[in-house]
Amino acid sequence: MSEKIPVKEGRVARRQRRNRQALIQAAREIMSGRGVDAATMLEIAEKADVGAGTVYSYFKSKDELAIAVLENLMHDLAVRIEEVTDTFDDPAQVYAFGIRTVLDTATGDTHWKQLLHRSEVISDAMFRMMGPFAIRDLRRASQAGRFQVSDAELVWRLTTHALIGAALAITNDKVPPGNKRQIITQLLCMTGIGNDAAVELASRPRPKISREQGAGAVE
Amino acid sequence: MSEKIPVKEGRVARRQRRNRQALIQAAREIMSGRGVDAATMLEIAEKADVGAGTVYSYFKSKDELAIAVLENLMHDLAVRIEEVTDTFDDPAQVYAFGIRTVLDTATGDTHWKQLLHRSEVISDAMFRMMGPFAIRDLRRASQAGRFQVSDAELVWRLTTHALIGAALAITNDKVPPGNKRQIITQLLCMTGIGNDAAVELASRPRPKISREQGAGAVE
DNA sequence: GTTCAGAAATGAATGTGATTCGAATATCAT
DNA sequence: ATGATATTCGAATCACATTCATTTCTGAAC
Repeated sequence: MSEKIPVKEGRVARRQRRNRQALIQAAREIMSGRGVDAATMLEIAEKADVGAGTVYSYFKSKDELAIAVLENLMHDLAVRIEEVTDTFDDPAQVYAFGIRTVLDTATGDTHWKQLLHRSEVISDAMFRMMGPFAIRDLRRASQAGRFQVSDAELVWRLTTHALIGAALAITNDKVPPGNKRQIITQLLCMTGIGNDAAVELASRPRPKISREQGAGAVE
Repeated sequence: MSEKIPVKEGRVARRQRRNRQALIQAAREIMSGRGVDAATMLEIAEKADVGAGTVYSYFKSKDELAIAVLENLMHDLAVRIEEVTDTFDDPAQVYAFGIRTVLDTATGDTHWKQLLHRSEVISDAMFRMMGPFAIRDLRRASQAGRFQVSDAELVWRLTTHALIGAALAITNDKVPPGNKRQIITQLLCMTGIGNDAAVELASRPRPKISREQGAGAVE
């Protein structure tokens, strides 16, 4: 009948929270610095100041740890975008700004470049962590009559993959960075806004977002 | 001054051709059966009937071998699509049929499912091996006034990533297979054809392509 | 047909690093 | 303070990808 409900957070819970954060932080630094493959679990454990085996009581595998790192990164970016866009009037512009900022960040930030090689994983993390914002924006813009999106989830899904693919192509010099505006225009076309409006939307001036802070908390 | 120009293909050249093909074939079967990671180089070497070290005189690494397998797969599919589409009248339909067939194949064929996890690699292989066809189709349809594509390469690049991402999502039950038509419609929107025309194009009946033959030659 | 230099193939040995697991330690209710 | 339980530790394991010293094959020259 009576469940144990800890009245207060004990040392164990506190240490576990600290360890999990420290591991994500350490992994984020090492993985984004030298790439996921080149980061060894031992190195990460040492940097987080835990034993090598302990990592595995927090994350089932290296892959799972990498996913946690990506989620962390995506969450940060979504929040930083959100800080800026809630002043925009045009809901279509909110979405357009979001995807353009992701593209700029992914191609401009050294930390991101290292991670693009796991594109299916990073796209999925983006879908999940930024989706709540992006899908909301797509719907809002549709309700305002700016977009015509019948399945916002699907459009966002396709967009994440195309976006990460484009970022990867730019990073590998397969596509010149000058094509970024064109890329955003094409992706905006998927919202049914029409080509001319997409061109206009993609060329509006953009404010800066705040600087990256390192690994923040992700609940 | 005088280069050695072998008048006739000697045993060495013949064996090398045979080994390369056998390796790709063996790798294709094992990798697409159990996934790239689960396939060991020793297993592949044995199946191809060469020594473990010999693989490395044909492919610098396991990754390079995997890429060769993907290229092989993509080339096959491109050719099989080509067989059917050269009877179509509407150039826009040729393109639409192509991307729909890729989506169906990638989600329907067990061999493909295993490979989707390397999506950045498979998208790139698709870009290179099917690009010559797809980009040509995009341009033809644009010249015929059906599409309005200013940068066919870019549209194809974005489409490959979105397509593979969508296939992966369907395979992992994140998107229901019934959404395939919607996916194709959205991707067609990137050609500037307009939403209504895209819907119509995506819903035309499609002929069957020929059956997969196993690993064919790729020059 | 024999010989020989170089090319190609071989597979046992190496090295790396993810993961496991039994021992050691810390926690906390009593 | 004590013992049952949960957590951490890190040395040992293990699975491969890759290397390289050795052997085998090839084909031109005689």
